[in-house]
Amino acid sequence: MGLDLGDIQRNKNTSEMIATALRSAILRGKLQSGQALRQDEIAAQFNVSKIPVREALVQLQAEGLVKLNPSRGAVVSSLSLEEVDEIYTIRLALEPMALRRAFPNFTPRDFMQGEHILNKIDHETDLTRWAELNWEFHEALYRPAKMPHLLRTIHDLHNNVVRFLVHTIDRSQLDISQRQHRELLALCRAGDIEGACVLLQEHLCSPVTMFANRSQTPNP
Amino acid sequence: MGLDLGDIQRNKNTSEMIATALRSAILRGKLQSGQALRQDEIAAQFNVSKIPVREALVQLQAEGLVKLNPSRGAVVSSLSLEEVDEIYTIRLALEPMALRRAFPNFTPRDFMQGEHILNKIDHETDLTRWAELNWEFHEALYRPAKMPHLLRTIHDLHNNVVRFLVHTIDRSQLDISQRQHRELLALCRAGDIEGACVLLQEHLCSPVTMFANRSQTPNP
DNA sequence: TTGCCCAAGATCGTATACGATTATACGAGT
DNA sequence: ACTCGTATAATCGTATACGATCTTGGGCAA
Repeated sequence: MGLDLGDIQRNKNTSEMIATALRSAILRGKLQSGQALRQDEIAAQFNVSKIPVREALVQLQAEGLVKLNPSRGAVVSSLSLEEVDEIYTIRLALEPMALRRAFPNFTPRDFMQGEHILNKIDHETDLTRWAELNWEFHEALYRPAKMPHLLRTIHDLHNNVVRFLVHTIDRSQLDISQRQHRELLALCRAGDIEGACVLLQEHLCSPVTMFANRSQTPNP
Repeated sequence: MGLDLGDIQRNKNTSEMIATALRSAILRGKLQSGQALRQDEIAAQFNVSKIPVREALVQLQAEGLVKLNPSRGAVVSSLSLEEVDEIYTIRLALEPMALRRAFPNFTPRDFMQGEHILNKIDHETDLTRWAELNWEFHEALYRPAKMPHLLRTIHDLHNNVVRFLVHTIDRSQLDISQRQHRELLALCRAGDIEGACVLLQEHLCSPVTMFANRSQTPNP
Protein backbone atom coordinates (compact mmCIF):
# COMPACT_ATOMS: atom_id res chain seq x y z
CA MET A 1 0.00 0.00 0.00
CA GLY A 2 2.94 2.27 0.69
CA LEU A 3 0.98 4.48 3.03
CA ASP A 4 2.59 5.78 6.16
CA LEU A 5 -0.06 6.53 8.70
CA GLY A 6 1.32 8.69 11.40
CA ASP A 7 1.63 11.84 9.41
CA ILE A 8 -2.00 12.38 8.59
CA GLN A 9 -3.71 13.21 11.85
CA ARG A 10 -2.14 12.65 15.20
CA ASN A 11 -5.00 14.06 17.22
CA LYS A 12 -7.71 11.58 16.21
CA ASN A 13 -7.91 8.09 17.57
CA THR A 14 -6.38 5.19 15.70
CA SER A 15 -9.49 3.82 14.04
CA GLU A 16 -10.35 7.20 12.51
CA MET A 17 -6.80 7.56 11.24
CA ILE A 18 -6.98 4.13 9.63
CA ALA A 19 -10.36 4.93 8.12
CA THR A 20 -9.04 8.20 6.71
CA ALA A 21 -5.98 6.53 5.25
CA LEU A 22 -7.95 3.66 3.71
CA ARG A 23 -10.62 5.98 2.35
CA SER A 24 -7.97 8.10 0.72
CA ALA A 25 -6.27 5.04 -0.73
CA ILE A 26 -9.55 3.81 -2.21
CA LEU A 27 -10.45 7.19 -3.68
CA ARG A 28 -6.95 7.57 -5.11
CA GLY A 29 -7.19 4.18 -6.73
CA LYS A 30 -4.31 2.73 -4.77
CA LEU A 31 -6.82 0.18 -3.56
CA GLN A 32 -9.02 -0.89 -6.42
CA SER A 33 -12.44 -2.48 -6.47
CA GLY A 34 -12.47 -6.10 -5.46
CA GLN A 35 -9.15 -5.82 -3.66
CA ALA A 36 -9.18 -7.89 -0.48
CA LEU A 37 -8.50 -5.99 2.73
CA ARG A 38 -6.95 -8.38 5.23
CA GLN A 39 -7.09 -7.15 8.78
CA ASP A 40 -3.70 -8.48 9.87
CA GLU A 41 -2.01 -7.06 6.82
CA ILE A 42 -3.50 -3.58 7.29
CA ALA A 43 -2.75 -3.71 11.01
CA ALA A 44 0.87 -4.55 10.24
CA GLN A 45 1.12 -1.78 7.64
CA PHE A 46 0.05 0.77 10.23
CA ASN A 47 1.78 -0.85 13.21
CA VAL A 48 -1.43 -1.29 15.14
CA SER A 49 -3.62 -4.19 16.20
CA LYS A 50 -6.68 -5.42 14.35
CA ILE A 51 -9.25 -3.81 16.63
CA PRO A 52 -9.01 -0.25 15.27
CA VAL A 53 -8.70 -1.70 11.77
CA ARG A 54 -12.00 -3.53 12.18
CA GLU A 55 -13.72 -0.38 13.41
CA ALA A 56 -12.37 1.54 10.42
CA LEU A 57 -13.71 -1.13 8.08
CA VAL A 58 -17.17 -0.95 9.66
CA GLN A 59 -17.11 2.80 9.15
CA LEU A 60 -16.04 2.49 5.51
CA GLN A 61 -18.70 -0.13 4.90
CA ALA A 62 -21.30 2.35 6.10
CA GLU A 63 -19.92 4.86 3.62
CA GLY A 64 -20.25 2.27 0.87
CA LEU A 65 -16.57 2.04 0.05
CA VAL A 66 -16.02 -1.40 1.53
CA LYS A 67 -18.00 -4.62 1.56
CA LEU A 68 -17.74 -6.75 4.70
CA ASN A 69 -18.39 -10.47 4.35
CA PRO A 70 -18.79 -12.04 7.79
CA SER A 71 -15.91 -14.36 8.61
CA ARG A 72 -14.66 -14.06 5.06
CA GLY A 73 -13.00 -10.71 5.01
CA ALA A 74 -13.48 -7.28 3.52
CA VAL A 75 -13.05 -6.11 -0.06
CA VAL A 76 -13.09 -2.71 -1.68
CA SER A 77 -16.65 -2.45 -2.92
CA SER A 78 -17.47 -2.38 -6.59
CA LEU A 79 -20.51 -1.00 -8.34
CA SER A 80 -22.50 -2.45 -11.18
CA LEU A 81 -23.55 -0.20 -14.04
CA GLU A 82 -27.05 -0.16 -12.59
CA GLU A 83 -25.75 0.96 -9.23
CA VAL A 84 -23.72 3.80 -10.74
CA ASP A 85 -26.83 4.87 -12.58
CA GLU A 86 -28.84 4.64 -9.37
CA ILE A 87 -26.40 6.81 -7.46
CA TYR A 88 -26.39 9.45 -10.18
CA THR A 89 -30.18 9.40 -10.13
CA ILE A 90 -30.15 10.12 -6.40
CA ARG A 91 -27.56 12.87 -6.80
CA LEU A 92 -29.68 14.37 -9.56
CA ALA A 93 -32.52 14.71 -7.08
CA LEU A 94 -30.45 15.95 -4.13
CA GLU A 95 -27.87 18.31 -5.58
CA PRO A 96 -30.23 20.75 -7.30
CA MET A 97 -32.21 20.82 -4.06
CA ALA A 98 -29.04 21.63 -2.12
CA LEU A 99 -28.19 24.38 -4.57
CA ARG A 100 -31.70 25.78 -4.37
CA ARG A 101 -31.55 25.84 -0.58
CA ALA A 102 -28.11 27.40 -0.59
CA PHE A 103 -29.13 30.12 -3.03
CA PRO A 104 -30.81 32.54 -0.59
CA ASN A 105 -27.80 32.31 1.71
CA PHE A 106 -25.06 33.00 -0.84
CA THR A 107 -22.62 35.77 0.00
CA PRO A 108 -19.92 37.35 -2.18
CA ARG A 109 -17.43 35.40 -0.15
CA ASP A 110 -18.96 32.10 -1.33
CA PHE A 111 -18.56 33.14 -4.95
CA MET A 112 -14.97 34.19 -4.41
CA GLN A 113 -14.18 30.91 -2.74
CA GLY A 114 -15.76 29.02 -5.62
CA GLU A 115 -13.74 30.98 -8.12
CA HIS A 116 -10.58 30.32 -6.16
CA ILE A 117 -11.22 26.57 -6.34
CA LEU A 118 -11.91 26.76 -10.07
CA ASN A 119 -8.58 28.51 -10.61
CA LYS A 120 -6.86 25.71 -8.76
CA ILE A 121 -8.65 23.16 -10.95
CA ASP A 122 -7.35 24.93 -14.07
CA HIS A 123 -3.77 24.20 -13.12
CA GLU A 124 -4.35 20.67 -11.86
CA THR A 125 -3.10 17.75 -13.95
CA ASP A 126 -3.47 14.90 -11.47
CA LEU A 127 -6.90 13.34 -11.95
CA THR A 128 -7.30 12.27 -8.33
CA ARG A 129 -6.51 15.75 -7.09
CA TRP A 130 -8.88 17.10 -9.75
CA ALA A 131 -11.66 14.93 -8.29
CA GLU A 132 -11.01 16.32 -4.83
CA LEU A 133 -11.11 19.91 -6.05
CA ASN A 134 -14.23 19.14 -8.08
CA TRP A 135 -15.95 18.07 -4.90
CA GLU A 136 -14.67 21.13 -3.04
CA PHE A 137 -16.29 23.34 -5.65
CA HIS A 138 -19.64 21.60 -5.43
CA GLU A 139 -19.44 21.61 -1.65
CA ALA A 140 -18.84 25.36 -1.72
CA LEU A 141 -22.11 25.72 -3.64
CA TYR A 142 -24.07 23.45 -1.30
CA ARG A 143 -22.67 24.37 2.09
CA PRO A 144 -24.60 27.66 2.45
CA ALA A 145 -27.81 25.58 2.50
CA LYS A 146 -26.78 24.67 6.06
CA MET A 147 -28.08 21.13 5.67
CA PRO A 148 -25.34 18.93 7.13
CA HIS A 149 -27.19 15.63 6.68
CA LEU A 150 -27.88 16.42 3.05
CA LEU A 151 -24.28 17.47 2.47
CA ARG A 152 -22.90 14.30 3.98
CA THR A 153 -25.30 12.14 1.98
CA ILE A 154 -24.26 13.84 -1.26
CA HIS A 155 -20.60 13.56 -0.32
CA ASP A 156 -20.88 9.83 0.31
CA LEU A 157 -22.70 9.31 -2.99
CA HIS A 158 -20.05 11.38 -4.74
CA ASN A 159 -17.22 9.35 -3.25
CA ASN A 160 -18.87 6.15 -4.38
CA VAL A 161 -18.84 7.06 -8.05
CA VAL A 162 -15.92 9.45 -8.40
CA ARG A 163 -13.33 6.69 -8.07
CA PHE A 164 -14.75 5.11 -11.23
CA LEU A 165 -15.18 8.44 -12.95
CA VAL A 166 -11.47 9.24 -12.85
CA HIS A 167 -10.77 6.12 -14.91
CA THR A 168 -13.05 7.08 -17.77
CA ILE A 169 -12.77 10.84 -17.97
CA ASP A 170 -10.55 12.49 -20.55
CA ARG A 171 -9.22 15.96 -21.20
CA SER A 172 -12.15 17.14 -23.32
CA GLN A 173 -14.64 16.05 -20.65
CA LEU A 174 -12.61 17.98 -18.12
CA ASP A 175 -12.77 21.14 -20.18
CA ILE A 176 -16.52 20.81 -20.59
CA SER A 177 -16.85 20.28 -16.84
CA GLN A 178 -14.81 23.37 -16.09
CA ARG A 179 -16.84 25.50 -18.51
CA GLN A 180 -20.02 24.30 -16.81
CA HIS A 181 -18.55 25.11 -13.41
CA ARG A 182 -17.80 28.68 -14.46
CA GLU A 183 -21.24 29.15 -16.01
CA LEU A 184 -22.85 27.66 -12.92
CA LEU A 185 -21.05 30.15 -10.72
CA ALA A 186 -22.00 32.99 -13.05
CA LEU A 187 -25.67 32.01 -12.97
CA CYS A 188 -25.61 31.88 -9.18
CA ARG A 189 -23.95 35.28 -9.08
CA ALA A 190 -26.56 36.65 -11.48
CA GLY A 191 -29.35 35.35 -9.28
CA ASP A 192 -30.68 32.91 -11.88
CA ILE A 193 -31.37 29.91 -9.66
CA GLU A 194 -33.60 28.17 -12.20
CA GLY A 195 -30.96 28.38 -14.90
CA ALA A 196 -28.34 27.22 -12.41
CA CYS A 197 -30.40 24.16 -11.46
CA VAL A 198 -30.95 23.20 -15.08
CA LEU A 199 -27.25 23.51 -15.79
CA LEU A 200 -26.36 21.54 -12.68
CA GLN A 201 -28.58 18.68 -13.84
CA GLU A 202 -26.88 18.76 -17.21
CA HIS A 203 -23.49 18.84 -15.51
CA LEU A 204 -24.37 15.76 -13.49
CA CYS A 205 -25.81 13.88 -16.46
CA SER A 206 -22.84 14.07 -18.79
CA PRO A 207 -20.61 11.62 -16.91
CA VAL A 208 -23.33 9.05 -16.50
CA THR A 209 -23.99 8.88 -20.23
CA MET A 210 -20.25 8.51 -20.67
CA PHE A 211 -20.30 5.58 -18.29
CA ALA A 212 -23.10 3.94 -20.19
CA ASN A 213 -21.22 4.27 -23.47
CA ARG A 214 -17.88 2.96 -22.29
CA SER A 215 -19.47 0.56 -19.84
CA GLN A 216 -16.30 0.76 -17.82
CA THR A 217 -17.00 -0.78 -14.47
CA PRO A 218 -15.25 -3.31 -12.28
CA ASN A 219 -16.43 -6.75 -11.33
CA PRO A 220 -20.13 -6.41 -10.59
CA MET B 1 -32.21 -2.00 29.57
CA GLY B 2 -33.98 -5.28 29.99
CA LEU B 3 -32.93 -6.60 26.62
CA ASP B 4 -31.90 -10.18 26.23
CA LEU B 5 -29.72 -10.63 23.22
CA GLY B 6 -29.52 -14.23 22.32
CA ASP B 7 -33.01 -14.68 21.02
CA ILE B 8 -32.88 -12.18 18.19
CA GLN B 9 -30.51 -13.64 15.66
CA ARG B 10 -28.13 -16.42 16.43
CA ASN B 11 -26.70 -16.68 12.97
CA LYS B 12 -25.13 -13.23 12.70
CA ASN B 13 -21.91 -12.30 14.42
CA THR B 14 -21.95 -10.62 17.80
CA SER B 15 -21.48 -7.01 16.71
CA GLU B 16 -24.42 -7.20 14.30
CA MET B 17 -26.59 -8.71 17.00
CA ILE B 18 -25.65 -5.93 19.39
CA ALA B 19 -26.30 -3.32 16.70
CA THR B 20 -29.70 -4.83 15.95
CA ALA B 21 -30.64 -4.94 19.62
CA LEU B 22 -29.48 -1.39 20.30
CA ARG B 23 -31.13 -0.05 17.16
CA SER B 24 -34.38 -1.68 18.16
CA ALA B 25 -34.11 -0.28 21.68
CA ILE B 26 -33.52 3.22 20.34
CA LEU B 27 -36.40 3.03 17.86
CA ARG B 28 -38.69 1.64 20.54
CA GLY B 29 -37.78 4.48 22.87
CA LYS B 30 -36.28 2.20 25.49
CA LEU B 31 -33.12 4.21 24.95
CA GLN B 32 -33.96 7.87 24.63
CA SER B 33 -32.05 10.74 23.10
CA GLY B 34 -29.11 11.89 25.14
CA GLN B 35 -28.90 8.61 27.03
CA ALA B 36 -25.26 7.64 27.60
CA LEU B 37 -24.23 4.28 26.20
CA ARG B 38 -21.37 2.93 28.29
CA GLN B 39 -19.43 0.17 26.62
CA ASP B 40 -18.77 -1.91 29.72
CA GLU B 41 -22.38 -1.71 30.77
CA ILE B 42 -23.71 -2.78 27.38
CA ALA B 43 -21.10 -5.52 27.16
CA ALA B 44 -22.19 -6.81 30.56
CA GLN B 45 -25.88 -6.68 29.59
CA PHE B 46 -25.22 -8.90 26.62
CA ASN B 47 -22.51 -11.02 28.23
CA VAL B 48 -19.87 -10.12 25.68
CA SER B 49 -16.72 -8.04 25.64
CA LYS B 50 -16.46 -4.43 24.56
CA ILE B 51 -15.01 -5.09 21.12
CA PRO B 52 -18.24 -6.11 19.36
CA VAL B 53 -20.06 -3.38 21.30
CA ARG B 54 -17.69 -0.77 19.91
CA GLU B 55 -18.20 -2.03 16.37
CA ALA B 56 -21.96 -1.90 16.83
CA LEU B 57 -21.70 1.69 18.05
CA VAL B 58 -19.65 2.69 15.01
CA GLN B 59 -22.31 1.14 12.80
CA LEU B 60 -25.13 2.93 14.60
CA GLN B 61 -23.25 6.19 14.42
CA ALA B 62 -23.11 5.80 10.65
CA GLU B 63 -26.86 5.31 10.66
CA GLY B 64 -27.25 8.50 12.64
CA LEU B 65 -28.77 6.92 15.73
CA VAL B 66 -25.74 7.34 17.97
CA LYS B 67 -23.20 10.08 18.50
CA LEU B 68 -19.65 8.97 19.35
CA ASN B 69 -17.47 11.41 21.27
CA PRO B 70 -13.85 10.22 21.19
CA SER B 71 -12.66 9.11 24.62
CA ARG B 72 -15.85 10.45 26.15
CA GLY B 73 -18.39 7.84 25.30
CA ALA B 74 -21.45 7.41 23.12
CA VAL B 75 -24.92 8.85 23.51
CA VAL B 76 -28.18 8.22 21.69
CA SER B 77 -28.25 11.03 19.15
CA SER B 78 -30.79 13.79 19.30
CA LEU B 79 -32.08 16.03 16.54
CA SER B 80 -32.78 19.73 16.59
CA LEU B 81 -35.97 21.01 15.03
CA GLU B 82 -33.91 22.22 12.07
CA GLU B 83 -32.45 18.75 11.58
CA VAL B 84 -35.87 17.09 11.66
CA ASP B 85 -37.01 19.58 9.06
CA GLU B 86 -33.90 18.90 6.99
CA ILE B 87 -34.46 15.17 7.03
CA TYR B 88 -38.09 15.56 5.99
CA THR B 89 -36.95 17.82 3.17
CA ILE B 90 -34.60 15.12 1.91
CA ARG B 91 -37.29 12.46 2.20
CA LEU B 92 -39.65 14.72 0.31
CA ALA B 93 -37.21 14.69 -2.58
CA LEU B 94 -36.35 11.01 -2.47
CA GLU B 95 -39.57 9.17 -1.70
CA PRO B 96 -41.65 10.46 -4.62
CA MET B 97 -38.71 9.58 -6.85
CA ALA B 98 -38.65 6.07 -5.44
CA LEU B 99 -42.38 5.72 -5.97
CA ARG B 100 -42.06 7.01 -9.53
CA ARG B 101 -39.31 4.52 -10.29
CA ALA B 102 -41.24 1.69 -8.70
CA PHE B 103 -44.40 2.49 -10.63
CA PRO B 104 -43.56 0.76 -13.94
CA ASN B 105 -42.55 -2.37 -12.06
CA PHE B 106 -45.64 -2.76 -9.89
CA THR B 107 -47.38 -6.13 -9.99
CA PRO B 108 -50.72 -7.16 -8.48
CA ARG B 109 -48.71 -8.98 -5.85
CA ASP B 110 -47.20 -5.68 -4.66
CA PHE B 111 -50.65 -4.16 -4.21
CA MET B 112 -51.90 -7.20 -2.32
CA GLN B 113 -48.90 -7.09 -0.03
CA GLY B 114 -49.46 -3.39 0.60
CA GLU B 115 -53.08 -4.01 1.46
CA HIS B 116 -52.12 -6.80 3.79
CA ILE B 117 -49.82 -4.45 5.70
CA LEU B 118 -52.54 -1.80 5.89
CA ASN B 119 -54.93 -4.32 7.41
CA LYS B 120 -52.36 -5.13 10.05
CA ILE B 121 -51.95 -1.42 10.79
CA ASP B 122 -55.72 -1.11 11.33
CA HIS B 123 -55.59 -3.50 14.26
CA GLU B 124 -52.36 -2.19 15.76
CA THR B 125 -52.50 -0.21 18.98
CA ASP B 126 -48.82 -0.13 19.95
CA LEU B 127 -47.28 3.01 18.47
CA THR B 128 -43.82 1.52 18.05
CA ARG B 129 -45.20 -1.44 16.17
CA TRP B 130 -47.33 0.98 14.16
CA ALA B 131 -44.15 2.80 13.12
CA GLU B 132 -42.60 -0.46 11.96
CA LEU B 133 -45.63 -1.41 9.90
CA ASN B 134 -45.79 2.11 8.52
CA TRP B 135 -42.28 1.69 7.19
CA GLU B 136 -43.10 -1.75 5.82
CA PHE B 137 -45.92 -0.24 3.79
CA HIS B 138 -43.76 2.50 2.35
CA GLU B 139 -41.00 0.00 1.65
CA ALA B 140 -43.47 -2.16 -0.25
CA LEU B 141 -44.21 0.82 -2.49
CA TYR B 142 -40.55 1.68 -3.06
CA ARG B 143 -38.95 -1.76 -3.34
CA PRO B 144 -40.12 -2.45 -6.92
CA ALA B 145 -37.93 0.48 -8.01
CA LYS B 146 -35.02 -1.90 -7.49
CA MET B 147 -32.81 0.86 -6.13
CA PRO B 148 -31.17 -0.60 -3.04
CA HIS B 149 -28.99 2.42 -2.24
CA LEU B 150 -31.99 4.72 -2.43
CA LEU B 151 -34.07 2.40 -0.28
CA ARG B 152 -31.42 2.20 2.39
CA THR B 153 -30.94 5.96 2.41
CA ILE B 154 -34.67 6.51 2.83
CA HIS B 155 -34.84 3.86 5.54
CA ASP B 156 -32.05 5.49 7.54
CA LEU B 157 -33.67 8.89 7.25
CA HIS B 158 -37.00 7.39 8.30
CA ASN B 159 -35.45 5.75 11.36
CA ASN B 160 -33.90 9.03 12.39
CA VAL B 161 -37.20 10.87 12.64
CA VAL B 162 -39.72 8.14 13.41
CA ARG B 163 -38.55 7.77 16.99
CA PHE B 164 -39.56 11.37 17.63
CA LEU B 165 -42.73 11.07 15.60
CA VAL B 166 -44.21 8.38 17.84
CA HIS B 167 -44.08 10.79 20.77
CA THR B 168 -46.13 13.48 19.10
CA ILE B 169 -48.60 11.59 16.98
CA ASP B 170 -52.18 11.03 18.18
CA ARG B 171 -55.12 8.93 17.13
CA SER B 172 -56.58 11.43 14.66
CA GLN B 173 -53.22 11.78 12.91
CA LEU B 174 -53.05 8.02 12.66
CA ASP B 175 -56.46 7.84 11.01
CA ILE B 176 -55.49 10.51 8.50
CA SER B 177 -52.27 8.63 7.77
CA GLN B 178 -54.15 5.40 7.19
CA ARG B 179 -56.65 7.06 4.87
CA GLN B 180 -53.78 8.52 2.88
CA HIS B 181 -52.14 5.09 2.71
CA ARG B 182 -55.28 3.53 1.25
CA GLU B 183 -55.75 6.34 -1.25
CA LEU B 184 -52.08 6.12 -2.21
CA LEU B 185 -52.45 2.43 -2.90
CA ALA B 186 -55.64 3.05 -4.89
CA LEU B 187 -53.94 5.70 -7.02
CA CYS B 188 -51.04 3.35 -7.75
CA ARG B 189 -53.47 0.59 -8.68
CA ALA B 190 -55.36 3.00 -10.93
CA GLY B 191 -52.14 3.93 -12.70
CA ASP B 192 -52.24 7.56 -11.57
CA ILE B 193 -48.60 8.07 -10.70
CA GLU B 194 -48.81 11.87 -10.73
CA GLY B 195 -51.69 11.85 -8.28
CA ALA B 196 -49.88 9.31 -6.15
CA CYS B 197 -46.75 11.46 -5.96
CA VAL B 198 -48.72 14.54 -4.98
CA LEU B 199 -50.50 12.62 -2.26
CA LEU B 200 -47.23 11.11 -1.04
CA GLN B 201 -45.76 14.57 -0.65
CA GLU B 202 -48.81 15.64 1.31
CA HIS B 203 -48.55 12.49 3.41
CA LEU B 204 -44.93 13.28 4.26
CA CYS B 205 -45.61 16.93 5.00
CA SER B 206 -48.32 16.52 7.60
CA PRO B 207 -46.10 15.20 10.40
CA VAL B 208 -43.44 17.86 9.89
CA THR B 209 -45.93 20.68 10.31
CA MET B 210 -47.11 18.91 13.43
CA PHE B 211 -43.54 18.91 14.71
CA ALA B 212 -43.19 22.59 14.05
CA ASN B 213 -46.39 23.37 15.96
CA ARG B 214 -45.71 21.28 19.02
CA SER B 215 -41.96 21.87 18.86
CA GLN B 216 -41.53 18.57 20.61
CA THR B 217 -37.88 17.63 20.34
CA PRO B 218 -35.25 16.47 22.78
CA ASN B 219 -32.13 18.29 23.91
CA PRO B 220 -30.74 19.94 20.76
C1' DT C 1 -9.04 -37.32 -15.21
C1' DT C 2 -12.55 -35.78 -12.14
C1' DG C 3 -14.68 -35.22 -7.93
C1' DC C 4 -14.81 -35.56 -2.95
C1' DC C 5 -12.81 -35.45 1.55
C1' DC C 6 -9.84 -34.01 5.03
C1' DA C 7 -5.79 -31.81 7.16
C1' DA C 8 -2.89 -27.69 7.51
C1' DG C 9 -2.48 -22.96 7.09
C1' DA C 10 -4.55 -18.54 6.81
C1' DT C 11 -7.74 -15.37 8.39
C1' DC C 12 -11.48 -13.79 11.09
C1' DG C 13 -13.93 -12.80 15.69
C1' DT C 14 -13.84 -11.85 20.43
C1' DA C 15 -12.33 -12.28 25.47
C1' DT C 16 -8.95 -10.64 28.50
C1' DA C 17 -5.63 -7.31 30.13
C1' DC C 18 -3.70 -3.00 30.64
C1' DG C 19 -2.29 1.72 29.50
C1' DA C 20 -4.48 6.26 28.35
C1' DT C 21 -7.93 9.58 28.84
C1' DT C 22 -11.61 11.76 31.07
C1' DA C 23 -14.77 12.73 34.92
C1' DT C 24 -15.30 13.43 39.87
C1' DA C 25 -14.31 14.46 44.58
C1' DC C 26 -11.60 16.64 47.78
C1' DG C 27 -8.48 19.85 49.88
C1' DA C 28 -5.18 23.97 49.62
C1' DG C 29 -4.71 28.63 48.62
C1' DT C 30 -6.77 32.98 47.77
C1' DA D 1 -17.07 30.84 49.97
C1' DC D 2 -14.76 30.30 45.48
C1' DT D 3 -11.32 28.79 42.30
C1' DC D 4 -7.80 25.85 41.09
C1' DG D 5 -5.00 21.90 41.32
C1' DT D 6 -4.46 17.11 42.45
C1' DA D 7 -5.79 12.30 43.72
C1' DT D 8 -8.93 8.72 42.72
C1' DA D 9 -12.33 6.37 40.26
C1' DA D 10 -14.66 5.50 36.05
C1' DT D 11 -14.44 4.86 31.36
C1' DC D 12 -12.38 4.60 26.93
C1' DG D 13 -8.88 2.69 23.47
C1' DT D 14 -5.93 -0.83 21.89
C1' DA D 15 -2.46 -4.76 22.15
C1' DT D 16 -2.19 -9.53 22.92
C1' DA D 17 -3.92 -14.17 22.89
C1' DC D 18 -6.66 -17.77 21.43
C1' DG D 19 -10.68 -20.24 19.71
C1' DA D 20 -13.67 -20.32 15.48
C1' DT D 21 -14.28 -20.24 10.63
C1' DC D 22 -12.82 -20.31 6.08
C1' DT D 23 -9.57 -21.40 2.29
C1' DT D 24 -6.34 -24.33 0.07
C1' DG D 25 -4.02 -28.15 -1.58
C1' DG D 26 -3.03 -32.92 -1.63
C1' DG D 27 -4.57 -37.75 -1.32
C1' DC D 28 -7.86 -41.17 -2.43
C1' DA D 29 -11.66 -43.39 -4.83
C1' DA D 30 -14.71 -43.66 -8.75
